Amino acid sequence: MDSITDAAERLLQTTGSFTMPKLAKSLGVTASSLYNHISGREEIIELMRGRLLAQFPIEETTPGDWQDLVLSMLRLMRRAYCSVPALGPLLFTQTITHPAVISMYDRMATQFSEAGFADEELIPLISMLDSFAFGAALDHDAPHDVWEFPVAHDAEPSPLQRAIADNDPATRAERSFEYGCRLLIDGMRLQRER
Amino acid sequence: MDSITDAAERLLQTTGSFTMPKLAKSLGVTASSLYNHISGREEIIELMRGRLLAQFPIEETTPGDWQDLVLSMLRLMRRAYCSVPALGPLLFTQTITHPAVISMYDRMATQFSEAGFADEELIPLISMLDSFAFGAALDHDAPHDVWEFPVAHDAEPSPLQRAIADNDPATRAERSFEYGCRLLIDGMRLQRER
DNA sequence: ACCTGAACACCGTTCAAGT
DNA sequence: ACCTGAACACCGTTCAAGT
Repeated sequence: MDSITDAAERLLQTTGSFTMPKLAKSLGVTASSLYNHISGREEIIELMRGRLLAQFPIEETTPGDWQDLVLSMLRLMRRAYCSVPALGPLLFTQTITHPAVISMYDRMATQFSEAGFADEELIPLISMLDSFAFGAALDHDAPHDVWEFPVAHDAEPSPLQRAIADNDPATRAERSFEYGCRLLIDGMRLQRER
Repeated sequence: MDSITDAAERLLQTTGSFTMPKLAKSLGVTASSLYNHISGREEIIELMRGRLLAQFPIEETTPGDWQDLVLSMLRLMRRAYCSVPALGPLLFTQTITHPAVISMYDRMATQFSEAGFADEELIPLISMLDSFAFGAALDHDAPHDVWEFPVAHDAEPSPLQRAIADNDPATRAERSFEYGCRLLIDGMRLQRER
């Protein structure tokens, strides 16, 4: 059913997780009745992923602008990895055979090559971008408080403690990811100019 | 207790997961009896984290050289995450409370701050480095053939296909990681100069 | 066709009771 | 001091029974 996927997405967005009983309750129904419409929890996750990827087609980049391509690819990959947290590690440690995904990587490589990156850089470059997108995806599921300092009310706060105090936990992962994207693209630009 | 951490690590290495009942059973004891020695599941994970990082002492870095610190930190974090593959996702999704680990992050923040990075950049910066190190660690366990092209012997090979043909699978992850480190540090240098 | 309620096999954790 | 066994509040999933 489509409304189940809706409810699951809503639940994930509000509470950060979803369980079958809670999902059923939000639909005014019993957990067991969900199984009349879907095969199980995993199918719901798959449905959400499908919806997510359909939402973000990869065609939206400026032709010839490799920096634009990197940014949208990183965002796309992160979203994909985010959508199925438990499946992420599996995707990441399995040979990619899906033609559409292959052609996505191929397109990146081609554009990098045309932009002037050396052939022997292509694989390190793409692997590296992939690693970052994947790490950032898991970072998205990190707890709000990444660091918890031992209580010590005598000493003055360290730079990290001050930064934590000023930090908005709700947007930390997102900002860190975007910051990282910019840094990587800057680094790539520098590298391209030898 | 120390033997609990041992058993948990052993369980993770063999089965890829650990639960309190199974952990207890592997020690010939009941799940509830574990709570005489540790406060709960999270503490066991924290103990494993501490042990993991103690195993990989921080390299001697040149004092004041933030670029040197970034490089050795990235290498340290990656090796730590690599050492027990199944542990990575657990560590990454739990609040860090271990004092030694906290102080490691604190040291990075302090040095970045002294190097001239803005306070509001510290958390994105550190999160981003962490994401990359973690992603690179999981990339290390990726299959030798990351991409598998559909067979098509008529068309000429794409840049990615040529790059794959010239690629040494045994060192791909390592080279990609080092390449990424350089790119990130370059990006950081550019960012520091506004 | 769709829902319910009970049941099953799991979790992590608590606590009174034993030794 | 340490362990046990029962209990609690959760999971995801199955299935006979109802409408």
